[in-house]
Amino acid sequence: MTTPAAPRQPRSGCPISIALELLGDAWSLLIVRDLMFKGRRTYNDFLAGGEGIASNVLASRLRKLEGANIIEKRSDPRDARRYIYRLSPKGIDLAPVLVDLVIWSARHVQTDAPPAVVRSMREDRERFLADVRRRWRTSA
Amino acid sequence: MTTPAAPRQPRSGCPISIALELLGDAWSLLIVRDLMFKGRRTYNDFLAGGEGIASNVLASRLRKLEGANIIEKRSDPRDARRYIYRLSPKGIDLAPVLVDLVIWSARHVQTDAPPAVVRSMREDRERFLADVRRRWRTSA
DNA sequence: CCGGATCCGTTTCGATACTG
DNA sequence: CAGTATCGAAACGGATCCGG
Repeated sequence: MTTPAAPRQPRSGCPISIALELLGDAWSLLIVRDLMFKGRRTYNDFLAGGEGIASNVLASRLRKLEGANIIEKRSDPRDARRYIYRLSPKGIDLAPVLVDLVIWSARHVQTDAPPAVVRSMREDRERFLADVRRRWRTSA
Repeated sequence: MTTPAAPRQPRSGCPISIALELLGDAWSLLIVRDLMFKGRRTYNDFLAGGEGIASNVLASRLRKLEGANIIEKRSDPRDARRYIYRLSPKGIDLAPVLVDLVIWSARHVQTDAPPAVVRSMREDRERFLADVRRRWRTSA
């Protein structure tokens, strides 16, 4: 007799567990990175500039991130058929995580990250984060 | 006509992209967390204490993490049938990422993280990280 | 018991074609 | 431009089995 498909039990209240429920996949944090560091903000930006995400998967991740209030979507005032995605306050607060991920990668796997940027992240972390946040705030 | 299955193209050299190739799934960072913070270190520890990972998936993740030199495996000197997993230097260097994830979760989603611990992570981050590393080093 | 491997139904992914 | 629709391939989750 076959089991009637139990739909993945909910996770514990452990903070990391909950965070990974939102971000624990191959693409979500890449979209956040695109928004935070690469100046990408439209569907086609992500599609072309990401590392080859499929369009259906992209749409699904954007929905999920928006549903979790990590990103916000609104239509471009200058072009009605275009939407602009933007990090929410909750989304920009992921900056420390991404910065640490860059530092870790630079140390342990070879990357194409400019050493000067990585050094600035590591040696002047608070200032780097403040800059990220300021750029985000002023680009409203 | 059907496409003959192109096997997932490699990713760019962007550090976050590369990191997520190793860690961008629902379980890998949970195993790292178990090792770093929860004192779990055997297969059955993860199986029972994790949030319900299936045994085949767990075995697959452990292989992947070991292959990436993030964890190390050796047999328990006191019980020949048991293996002990441990974070490598590369693995313990993920501590900042996990700490930031905890801080982010505590701020933006409700968790069961003890507020005192979170405050210590946030307000005395360097010291907290040094403690994590020291505990890891001395528990060799 | 411990650390997996195997089998199998279900779900998700990836690639591409198509649409408003 | 911003997504759906479709479909085969791969991964997952659960249960069970197995060598030491």
